[in-house]
Amino acid sequence: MNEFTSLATVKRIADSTVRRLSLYLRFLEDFEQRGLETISSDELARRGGTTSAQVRKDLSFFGSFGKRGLGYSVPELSRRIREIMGLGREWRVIIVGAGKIGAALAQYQGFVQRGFHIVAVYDTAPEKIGRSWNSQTIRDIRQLERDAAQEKPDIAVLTVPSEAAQSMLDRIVKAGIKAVLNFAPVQLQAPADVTVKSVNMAMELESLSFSLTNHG
Amino acid sequence: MNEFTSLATVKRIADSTVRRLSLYLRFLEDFEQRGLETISSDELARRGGTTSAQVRKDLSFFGSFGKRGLGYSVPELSRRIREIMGLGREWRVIIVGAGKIGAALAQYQGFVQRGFHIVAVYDTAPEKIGRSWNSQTIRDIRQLERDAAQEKPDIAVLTVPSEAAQSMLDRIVKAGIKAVLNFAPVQLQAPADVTVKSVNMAMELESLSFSLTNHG
DNA sequence: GCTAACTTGTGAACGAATTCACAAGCCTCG
DNA sequence: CGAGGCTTGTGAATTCGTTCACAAGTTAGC
Repeated sequence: MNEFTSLATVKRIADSTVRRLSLYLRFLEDFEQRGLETISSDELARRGGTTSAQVRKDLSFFGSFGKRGLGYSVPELSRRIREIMGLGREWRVIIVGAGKIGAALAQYQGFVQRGFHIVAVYDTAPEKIGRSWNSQTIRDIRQLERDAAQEKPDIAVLTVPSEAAQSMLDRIVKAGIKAVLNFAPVQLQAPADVTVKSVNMAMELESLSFSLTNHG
Repeated sequence: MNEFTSLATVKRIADSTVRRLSLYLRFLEDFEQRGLETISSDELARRGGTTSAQVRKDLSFFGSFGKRGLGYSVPELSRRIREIMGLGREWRVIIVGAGKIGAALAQYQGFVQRGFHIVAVYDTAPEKIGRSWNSQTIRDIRQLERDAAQEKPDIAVLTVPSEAAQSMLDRIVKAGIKAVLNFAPVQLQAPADVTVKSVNMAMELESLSFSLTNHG
């Protein structure tokens, strides 16, 4: 495998690897801002709570970006990871469900900084529709399909109540969106070509309960 | 391994197993409400997007709760999992950081239903301190140590900006809290006897970006 | 009470992810 | 320019988690 290896030729990458890349990128951007030139796999590992072998293995799936004896060039590695992760472009994000969590997300600056632009917010409640919300007007969910055909959003963030989550996901899928971030504490079913990631706070809290109970 | 096996004697349980238990419990409670008596590992698996062997293996780490030829008693399995997960009691939760996410969490009813009671909310901003917030008055963060000594919270939910997260975690640890749910998009360092779970939305979005870019 | 149909519980086999360990390459200094 | 000190990249070994496959137990029907 060399630096020209294209991803299409590469076997399935583990989710854990992708998540760590995202983590490394955050450190690299931090180092970049502080003007550091190079970084070793060992330093990256220390920051990320992993091992240097793990860091090198993770990167090796995509090419070889370092210099033996020296380490990695901070700006270059940073650029390469952004490229691998598809962060070189802007992603069009819609938020479905204008509740508390939706509100918190819509106002979160971290998204825009990373190239995730919120292009629309939807809800079903008549009293919410039309209200302005952090430079977005809340739209009627009935517009979803029509809007999607035109505006071609890439990612949907699903922040509706559990009961509504599956049926709303079905609509999102039908509208042609291939990536969904779900905040409802339910297990969702979607076709194989649609990626669904879930953030389940209840599950995290219960994991904490488990570890407290069993001497974590 | 029999039904009296205590957890202390059991080897380390995989995080993935614990998370699935939490998932199974949700289905069981659903079945319980609908008055179903028994459930098979196969049905549980179908709901959870896994296999029946996985379900049985997960449960087998803690004992044997089913009846061959019949399946599991819904109320019993439900009770056993709650017991395993430590959900038989109430957990005292504090929220550190009264921003948008903190607000969304404080008002989220799902927590209370599962026995996670918010006993205090803290912030540093003078204009927020003293304000009332969903039956809680926002307290000065300087009270944290004193309050913790008295009120003995079990879990801290950390919803402060990234820059402040590590130093706030250090205070939480010093205050004797052994479980933390972190929402800041940074990797935190904590002693081994403190469990830290992180919810990192930026990372999830970047995983979606990766899968969209690489034909997920 | 015997047979047929089911479903659990669990060792064994398998597969995936992590860690080890070291050859190969790079830099510095004398 | 050669030696010494670093650090990468990667097969091999290991560890960890999942899936297989089947004996053993349960129920229902006849």
